[in-house]
Amino acid sequence: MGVQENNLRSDRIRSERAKNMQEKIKQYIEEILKELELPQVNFDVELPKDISNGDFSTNISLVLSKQVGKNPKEIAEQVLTILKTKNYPEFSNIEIAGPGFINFYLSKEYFESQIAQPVSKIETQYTDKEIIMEYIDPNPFKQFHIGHLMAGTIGESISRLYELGGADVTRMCYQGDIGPHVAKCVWGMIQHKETFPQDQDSIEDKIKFIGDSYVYGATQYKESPEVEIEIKELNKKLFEKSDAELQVYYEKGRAWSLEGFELMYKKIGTKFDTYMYETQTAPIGEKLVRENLAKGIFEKSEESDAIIYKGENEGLHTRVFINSQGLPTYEAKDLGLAVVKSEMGNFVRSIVITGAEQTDYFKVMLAALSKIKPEEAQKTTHITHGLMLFNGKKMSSREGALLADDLIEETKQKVEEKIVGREYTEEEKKEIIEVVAISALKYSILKQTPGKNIIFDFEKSISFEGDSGPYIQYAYTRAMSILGKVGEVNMDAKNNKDTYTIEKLLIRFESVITRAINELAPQLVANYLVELAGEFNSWYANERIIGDENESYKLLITKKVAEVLKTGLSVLGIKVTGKM
RNA sequence: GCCCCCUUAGUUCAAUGGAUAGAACAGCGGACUUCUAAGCCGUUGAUGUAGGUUCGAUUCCUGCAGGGGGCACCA
Repeated sequence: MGVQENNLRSDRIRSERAKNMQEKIKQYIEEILKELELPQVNFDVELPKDISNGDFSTNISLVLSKQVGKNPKEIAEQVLTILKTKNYPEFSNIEIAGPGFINFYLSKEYFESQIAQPVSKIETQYTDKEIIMEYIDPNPFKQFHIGHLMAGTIGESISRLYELGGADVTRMCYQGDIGPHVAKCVWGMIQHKETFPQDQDSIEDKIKFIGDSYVYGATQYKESPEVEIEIKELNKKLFEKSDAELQVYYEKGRAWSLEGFELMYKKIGTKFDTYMYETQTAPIGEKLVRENLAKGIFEKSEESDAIIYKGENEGLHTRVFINSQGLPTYEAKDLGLAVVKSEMGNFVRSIVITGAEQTDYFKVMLAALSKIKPEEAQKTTHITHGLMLFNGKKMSSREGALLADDLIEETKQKVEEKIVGREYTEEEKKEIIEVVAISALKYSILKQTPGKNIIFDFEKSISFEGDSGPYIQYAYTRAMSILGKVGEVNMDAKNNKDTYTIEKLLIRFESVITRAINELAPQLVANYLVELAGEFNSWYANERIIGDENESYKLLITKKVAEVLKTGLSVLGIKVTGKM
């Protein structure tokens, strides 16, 4: 019998979830407009930024005021009078505030029922839909730098957002294992023959060798015209696989690079479902471009034998798709990739994350794609991570950009210094350092709007206090510590005090997630979590939980806080730890 | 030269066209014999500039200034 009652109750509650509450309020208002014979207009029911302005708020009277020619407060009074006569049970209060907003305050019973609900998957427009995410895209033969770390962090987070929203996400890593950058590195490897690593050497040594070879090759390519010619020839040979000795260097370098990348993915907590290489997409893309040359989508360059796409007609610029040597460029390969993706599944959205410097390039590629495969272009969204600036300037891997590994190690060291003297076992210590360091790094990337540059300064960017990943982890740890001191939490506990502010924040989790998915905006989750953690820390400092007369309800809140923080952090790709 | 992005407190970042522009760090001042001080409380301090649209602009539009990125065979 109890079970049945619970089912009934949870059904009723589910239909009253926050997003539906917004629609419900909208309906109520629309009905009242009819009763008052006021015109139907577009108005919003929103979650006020400032929680003291109610749980929901509508701007109906402000929107209506000019049309009707009345003071907004007067209209609000009219609407409010009728609202009050209806005696809706879900609100404890409805009032007019500010310039004429009507603010709705939910009842204590509503909060009680919501707080007792477990955090679970969230119904969204992407539930049961397939989505493909492409991110990081590191090039074998080049080093894994901070830009890759940013792409990985954002890509993993958006993937997890979609997954929480019920989607089936395919994570793809697309790697440039052919092209001039490879030739530069292989050329460098040959110059450094004498220090060539042996098979039994460590992967770290091998990666370092590759990195050094690339930097050397790229520098020489830029500085010496003779080297430039050599490397271009080498590139063609690699593409045609016409030189057996070169292939040996190539295969070793490629394998070492990829092995190194796998270690890195593990460190930063991402894992790909599928890998694609430029050697695979190149022939497909090349064919596509040549086929569409006849149709007039592409054209022959007037200056060389290259095949180009003229973007000027669409306000873009010209890009070379097949170079004068007859080899497909990145542009053609990306077209090939789009075709490959479309054949991999029934994706409703395809998202690609790259550095912001590729914004204009991507527009041209998508313009070409929209003429060849309009439906694929339509589904594709390009999002960028900003550039990581050092001293206000972009740094390329040629000039030796900061490597992701160095940054991670430096951050770990910082954490270790911070916990000196605390009593942890070696195992705990290791886990805490790892989890806290990655959290600090990821949070500093995710709290910002993606696409904006990050001015990188270790002291300023990576924080362990205040608006930081560890701050949120710490709040979780405290909550868990309390829960660990008591037995079962009574899920039917009732609140014998006024509704707490933290409850108002807690019930917003779903709408934050929904909005973050729709706007591809993990920073909304980050901002929400730090606010929730802050509210919890404050509540914790000012209220006794265990031993309080309202203990059982406070424990229920604490449990919910822990769940929301854990789920929210997992969306950011941040782990929690029991102790810190 | 052309195109795109950015400009919010001393600093690093927030703010679905909405209410008193919100945090953090730094600064200044506190509390604490109590569930983890990576914590809590108080306080100083900001929308580059000139216009426009709007009941309402940090948000949209235009000009200007400053910064960043891109612009043919790199990715």
